[in-house]
Amino acid sequence: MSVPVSKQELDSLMQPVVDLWNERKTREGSSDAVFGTLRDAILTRTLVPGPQFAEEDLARTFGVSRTPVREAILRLEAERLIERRGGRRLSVARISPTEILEIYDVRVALDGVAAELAARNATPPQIAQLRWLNNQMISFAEAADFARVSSLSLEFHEHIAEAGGNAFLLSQIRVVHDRVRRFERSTLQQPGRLGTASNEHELLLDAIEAGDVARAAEVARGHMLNAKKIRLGMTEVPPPE
Amino acid sequence: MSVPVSKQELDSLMQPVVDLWNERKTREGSSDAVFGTLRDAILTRTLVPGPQFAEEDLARTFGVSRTPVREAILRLEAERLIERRGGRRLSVARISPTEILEIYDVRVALDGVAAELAARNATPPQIAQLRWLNNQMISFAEAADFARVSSLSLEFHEHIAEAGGNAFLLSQIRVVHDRVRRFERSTLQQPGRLGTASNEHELLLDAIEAGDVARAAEVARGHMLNAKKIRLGMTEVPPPE
DNA sequence: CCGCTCAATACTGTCGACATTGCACACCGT
DNA sequence: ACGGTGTGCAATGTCGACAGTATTGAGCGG
Repeated sequence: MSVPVSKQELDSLMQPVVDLWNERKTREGSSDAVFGTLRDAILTRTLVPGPQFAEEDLARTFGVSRTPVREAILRLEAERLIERRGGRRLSVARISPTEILEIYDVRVALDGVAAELAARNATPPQIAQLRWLNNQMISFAEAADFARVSSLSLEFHEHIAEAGGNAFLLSQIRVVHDRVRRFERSTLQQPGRLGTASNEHELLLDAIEAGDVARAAEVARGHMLNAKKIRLGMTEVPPPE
Repeated sequence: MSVPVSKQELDSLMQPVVDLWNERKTREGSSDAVFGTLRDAILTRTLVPGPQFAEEDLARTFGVSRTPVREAILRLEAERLIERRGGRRLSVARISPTEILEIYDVRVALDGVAAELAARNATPPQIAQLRWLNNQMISFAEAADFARVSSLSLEFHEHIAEAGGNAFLLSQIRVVHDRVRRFERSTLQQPGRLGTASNEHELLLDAIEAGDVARAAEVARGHMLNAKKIRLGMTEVPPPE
């Protein structure tokens, strides 16, 4: 499972990635296109942590030389989306169950201030858009489209940070979200969680709209702590090594 | 001031960087050595945001081909330590006064949870080490060695995160600190600030030692908010564009 | 049958070269 | 004298090649 795979196996694993690639390579330079393709593939879990590969494999897959592939990998390594095992073999970075839980604490902190700032600075149109986003989430939830629900949920929180007006905070939240994308989705599928989540979102928006800084922070933190609790109760193991 | 510089000017600007380079190039590969050298140079403000340069300039400076330089730059761009202006010219990334203030809000959040976790999980030896670090800080302060004081202060906060036991949180704090290194130092030089800061550190350690989660969080947040206030009162502008 | 050594192999890190792209400056027309 | 246009140059993005080095597997010895 965690051993190197044959060339044929690798090719079939890469097929969906090649599809993403074909849409990109026309408009972007090779290096950026490879980077973007792999990044998307990893974040959408088209590419998972199991298989190991070499630079040359990717170069052949994409039909480019090793140079742009190397550059893409370097950037992905910097984002901790790809890692080297044993110094030489490349693989999609693994996320440990421990790290998943750890991330929630960071989100508690970050979303907490984001909510505070939003309560201070959000404008009515921004709040309206946030309500709209939350409703969208509910709609997709009814359609059982959890991928989109999860994505909208992250977007919701990013918009709160944006309404707070702190660009650096927003960028940090984005970084964290890009790790979250790789495992969340399952949390929201827990029975009842989604209803609770959108209620909590409503409460948060009310607090923000009222300009109640303390309550906004409290609700935001509580919201994320609840998500963590759900996750704690789940036995699901993350994608294999 | 913000225009490209001549080759001679650039050479003299790079001289201290070359010194850093000579210590590294023996033990590391070219790419890593260039990366590390530039990174150190930027974080220690040996290299500042003003001058603009091209890949080839750096390659000539270090006596390597453009390939390792490109790779180093790519990684530095990912860390937002280097930026491209007008798409083509490279330069050390600038930090805006706005961003400096924004960063404090993120630190309030991050150090807040870090303190909470430390209050829960810190072991006596860890607390002892924290006290030692704080005393070191005071010593260097008396010697007016503000560079070291600033560095120790960051280390102090990183150790608190470490004592909290959340590795992901620690890594995020480190990322933020690597931005802070580029401007802090001046805050602690404000008259009286240092005394207050070390007192606040003591209070924080007391709360952690007592396992008082709420108070630890409160003190930590207050500590960082005070630092922000000092910064707000300062008129100093960051290094020129 | 297992472990060790050594050789063949596969992969990486670095280089110089080339095509392409964007920029600056001079030239031309008004 | 000024704006637009075109040409030349400089810098980037990409490539294939090569040398150095870890890895794998075969053959040998215990």
